Amino acid sequence: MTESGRRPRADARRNRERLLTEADAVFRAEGTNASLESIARRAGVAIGTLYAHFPNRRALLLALLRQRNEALFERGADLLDQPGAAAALTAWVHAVIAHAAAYQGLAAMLTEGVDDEASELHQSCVQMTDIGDQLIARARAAGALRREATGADIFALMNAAAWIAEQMSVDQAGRLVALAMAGLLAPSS
Amino acid sequence: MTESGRRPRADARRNRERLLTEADAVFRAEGTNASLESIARRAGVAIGTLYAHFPNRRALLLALLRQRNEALFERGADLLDQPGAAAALTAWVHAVIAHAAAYQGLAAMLTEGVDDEASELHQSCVQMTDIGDQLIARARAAGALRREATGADIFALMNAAAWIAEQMSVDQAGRLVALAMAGLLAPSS
DNA sequence: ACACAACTTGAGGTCGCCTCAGGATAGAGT
DNA sequence: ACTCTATCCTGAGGCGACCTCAAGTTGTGT
Repeated sequence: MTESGRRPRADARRNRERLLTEADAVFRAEGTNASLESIARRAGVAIGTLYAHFPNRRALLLALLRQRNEALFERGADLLDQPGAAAALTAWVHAVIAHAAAYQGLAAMLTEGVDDEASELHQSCVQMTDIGDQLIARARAAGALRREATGADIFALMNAAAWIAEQMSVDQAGRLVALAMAGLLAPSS
Repeated sequence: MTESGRRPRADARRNRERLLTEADAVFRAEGTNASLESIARRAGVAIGTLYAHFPNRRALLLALLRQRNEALFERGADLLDQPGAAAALTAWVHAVIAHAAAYQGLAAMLTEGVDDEASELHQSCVQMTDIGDQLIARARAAGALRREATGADIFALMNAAAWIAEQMSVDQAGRLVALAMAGLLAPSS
């Protein structure tokens, strides 16, 4: 681990990569509660090595999410520049849902550690809420909103939809989102 | 155990009661993933006895829910007889959410075994969907619906809201429901 | 080639799940 | 009151997962 200062040793970097690769595969296949020991085994590494790189399951998950999150936030920034305030808002919701449906149990895992203000995860959520707020403000300015709503509402909707997608079906999640967005967006425009 | 035929032995009935009482307390305090061994311990009973009465965690949970479910279905029947189709639908959604928010993790546990067509749990879900269907049909007949929706949609909304209530807050869940119901119900009436 | 920091290893402690052979006893029958 | 047996309870023990850490191995700068 070491961290700041020198470059990590080559074997350490390789192991880290390998662990992330296998973790992604296993989490996709079995959900976020999959056995960490099986991940280590598949990566051809002892369990202690996994823990040396990632102190806990959340840390492993977080490392997997970091890149994806960056891509997501870029998407959010793009949407803020696009015309069509209502469409942009809808697109944002769908983008986040797709993001959160990667692994079975991700939604639960994510919302668990959000209270910890210091965590990187918390930052991500704040950022998502912010983007939601901005998109809403823009939609409101365009007269496209039927009722009051906040970024937190949008964030909740996205979480709920991701959860439904996991538990029931993606189709059912889509219907839920359609229902909620119908409640939010004005009929015209 | 045993089942049909004779009456269970008095000590068996006492243990069963005690187990249910403690299970309720522990599940409320720690969520549905609490240790079954701790429940047995608190009930003053060996772990084997717990498993003799309830073959698995789900069975224990189900026994806890049975009474509550009956009350819920009665409520649904009542609502079908009441005037105010739209209000009845909304009341139903809120009743189910309160029901599903009893223990942390209940929503997840419930939606896990729904596919098993033979399970009592599946029956409950079918029943809930049915009630939703009927309430919707009535609301549609009253011209109170803005868009198409099914009992399954209502069921999904309730699940999602229960989930949000667990993960975020009851208040946030309420806002989600309001959003979705606004999309479903017509402005007037 | 050497030395040392960086990294890896895997046995082992802890805990929860679940089973099942054997022991205990409630309560019916006499 | 006393059997006797179906019913019920017990808890050790196997399993798998989590996580730690003392000891061993290896990459890398000099």
